[in-house]
Amino acid sequence: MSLAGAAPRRKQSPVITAEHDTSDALLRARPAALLAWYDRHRRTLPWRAPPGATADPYAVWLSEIMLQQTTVRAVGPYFDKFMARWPTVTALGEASLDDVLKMWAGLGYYSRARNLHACAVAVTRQHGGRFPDTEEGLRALPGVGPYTAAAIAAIAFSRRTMPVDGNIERVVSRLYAVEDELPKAKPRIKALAETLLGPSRAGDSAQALMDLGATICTPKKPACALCPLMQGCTARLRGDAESFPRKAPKKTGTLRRGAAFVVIRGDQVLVRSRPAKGLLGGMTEVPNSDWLPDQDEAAAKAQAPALKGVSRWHRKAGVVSHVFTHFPLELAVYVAHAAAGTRAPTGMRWTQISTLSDEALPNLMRKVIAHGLGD
DNA sequence: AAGTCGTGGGC
DNA sequence: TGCCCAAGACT
Repeated sequence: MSLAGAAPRRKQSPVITAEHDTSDALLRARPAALLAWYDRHRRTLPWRAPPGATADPYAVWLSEIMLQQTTVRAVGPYFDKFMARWPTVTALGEASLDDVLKMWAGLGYYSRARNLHACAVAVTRQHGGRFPDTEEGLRALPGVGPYTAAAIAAIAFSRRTMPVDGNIERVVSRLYAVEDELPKAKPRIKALAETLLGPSRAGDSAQALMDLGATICTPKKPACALCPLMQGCTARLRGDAESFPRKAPKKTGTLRRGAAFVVIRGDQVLVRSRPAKGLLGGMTEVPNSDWLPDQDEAAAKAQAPALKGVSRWHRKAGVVSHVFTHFPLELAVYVAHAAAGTRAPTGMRWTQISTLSDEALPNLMRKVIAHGLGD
């Protein structure tokens, strides 16, 4: 690792030291330095083509959608499952939305799955099974925003554009000590990030910055000594790299409470589907009450489904706690047993407990059912 | 334009 | 433990 700290201090401008060299020469050298680092330290990931090879646009798109606000670790098995079952965008475009939701269950942000399916349908039916190869064309697809469009254009189609994700925001905001808070600083960070593009290999430049952000320029305790861009990194020189990017403190949502009802009929449990849009849109759930701040247990329990031929409700000890992005939730769980032949109320259905793993069950509902079935 | 939208892991 | 964070998009 060449740290390049041996360059002599400049005598003409005492403020600018070799370690804080922001000369034109250094700035021009950054894209190549970044790519050189990438060639040695790039992560091997399932959706990445081997060095020098062209990436499959479908794999790039699928991975980019899954990786939105989601860790590489969490995405790995889902990406493999999707690629095995639907190897092409056309195959995915011919699948049912329900099958896609089932496969996505557990990964979170379910609007992504709905948009994923809509996008595959659009590419299949309106684009002849081929992804648009321009940023503008990609941006028009469902679920493809400014970041994802730029990422696919650069990585899969070698377009000279720089996607800006959370990693790149962090790296660039430190490099230039951008004081403006996010999201106000986004346009400036985008412009600064583009200065790291060289004449070619835009996709590798972007992935290099992402890998850098994920492994070196981390949110906490960045390993600046190992960074190929350490020279002239303003935040590092100031010694407060960790304080970037600046962002307004986020408020935590208020706790909401409710009740969930696990009705067991032999080896089956009563479920229904949530409305297509909104929280957990289109996913499967057991009947449950409203989720409201300061809702007392009696009010929640009063929302139990009306069923004939069902035992009394038994409240399981404790609660199921879950944390959504914008509020925490506590659900009391009630269990009842239904006689064989008991009809499911309108809009509900019985499903085999043994095949729940195949349902489009969000993890919250997996926790609820496990709590209800447990001792 | 600020709020909505999951989940798991790290410290 | 509680809080922050992760390859953002949509409204």
